[in-house]
Amino acid sequence: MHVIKENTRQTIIDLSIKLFARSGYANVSVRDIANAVGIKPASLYYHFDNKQTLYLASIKESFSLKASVLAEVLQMQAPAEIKLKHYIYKLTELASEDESFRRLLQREMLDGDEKRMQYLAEKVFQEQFNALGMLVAEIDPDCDPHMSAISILSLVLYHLETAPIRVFLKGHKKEHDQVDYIARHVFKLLMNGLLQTSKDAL
Amino acid sequence: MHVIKENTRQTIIDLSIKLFARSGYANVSVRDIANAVGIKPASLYYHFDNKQTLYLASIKESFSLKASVLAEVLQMQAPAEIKLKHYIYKLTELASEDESFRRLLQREMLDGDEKRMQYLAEKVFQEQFNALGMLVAEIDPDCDPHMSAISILSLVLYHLETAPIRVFLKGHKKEHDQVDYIARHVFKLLMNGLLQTSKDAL
DNA sequence: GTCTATAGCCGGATAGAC
DNA sequence: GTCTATCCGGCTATAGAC
Repeated sequence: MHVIKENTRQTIIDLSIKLFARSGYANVSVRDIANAVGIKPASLYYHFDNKQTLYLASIKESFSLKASVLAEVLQMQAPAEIKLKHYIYKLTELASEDESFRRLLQREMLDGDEKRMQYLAEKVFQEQFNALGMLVAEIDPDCDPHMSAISILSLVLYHLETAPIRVFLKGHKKEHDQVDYIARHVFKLLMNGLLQTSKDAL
Repeated sequence: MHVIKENTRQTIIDLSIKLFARSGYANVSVRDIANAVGIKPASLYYHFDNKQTLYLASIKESFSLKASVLAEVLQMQAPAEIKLKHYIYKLTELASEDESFRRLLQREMLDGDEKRMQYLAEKVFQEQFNALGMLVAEIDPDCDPHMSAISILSLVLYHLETAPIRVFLKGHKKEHDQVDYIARHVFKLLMNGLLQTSKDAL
């Protein structure tokens, strides 16, 4: 096996994801990353041209993995409502267990330049987003698929994003941060609205 | 009138809000702010002890204004569904017209420390959040008010937060960024879920 | 591939004159 | 209140030895 030293590159990326997610691009120095990896800053420049390049490699790595998992769920053969339920659950699970992914995404929404946004939209999220839009259109043919798809993402992701402040807001319970509870709430809301009438649909 | 020079302080805060919102704490230097105001960096230290203090003054100013306007809407005398509709519209309007407020809030969710989160929760958002929870409980007595309140906020705010990437995603239309369209979509979703049946409940 | 050493810049903050 | 001048620390990035 000749793969003993070339995975330094992967180690750098993995730790960069963690650090950039935690503190943001400007608050992570090349020194910080080098320290985490256990090498000197100068050595890092052997693997990456500069800090920007390393950052780009990090977000691509982090986002691509999630996007492909979610796109898979949407290719499943099943009735639309069941597929939606699965998608919501999987999205909640992925976003919940990978805080770095979530935070990098939040940071990109804030500070990503237009070129990067376009890249992410077209090369990373497009496929999944289209499939999600088609799924909701199957459930309600008259809806606006773009708006509805965003609504689904918002319900799941915003719950997780607001966790740091929610713990101080009235009515907070431990369950509010659990995957099952969030996914169930979102699915129910999407099916029935606030009116908690009818079917508990599995 | 003796208020000619002491509003330098207010000018500093106003421009800081704009700059911190645009670029984030770490990416705005004291020099940048001083330049914007039209004074030298050293003069800024006459008005504020340090950069942190100035930042805190900025977010308090930005957040308090919005919170009080929204709390007002919730004190209105009207049927629950009408109040909810008004709240959603007002929230969408405020968040839409004040990008700085929105971005500062996003940044705080990412990088606010626990002490600041607690302060914001208790001193700035609590009142409004409680009232919103009580309102949804009026509409559905069996719901979880905390979760439902967050869901409402998420539907409105996430639409706006994702604007930079949505423009590159399939199905995007100009209307998707207009206050009326967003508020209407959110209200309908909350009332009926994805199923676009019954009442258009103006 | 990783090191030491260092260049060169930009940041927050202070001292003291006006 | 605002200025000029300056300190000093941290930052990205490079040069060149091993």
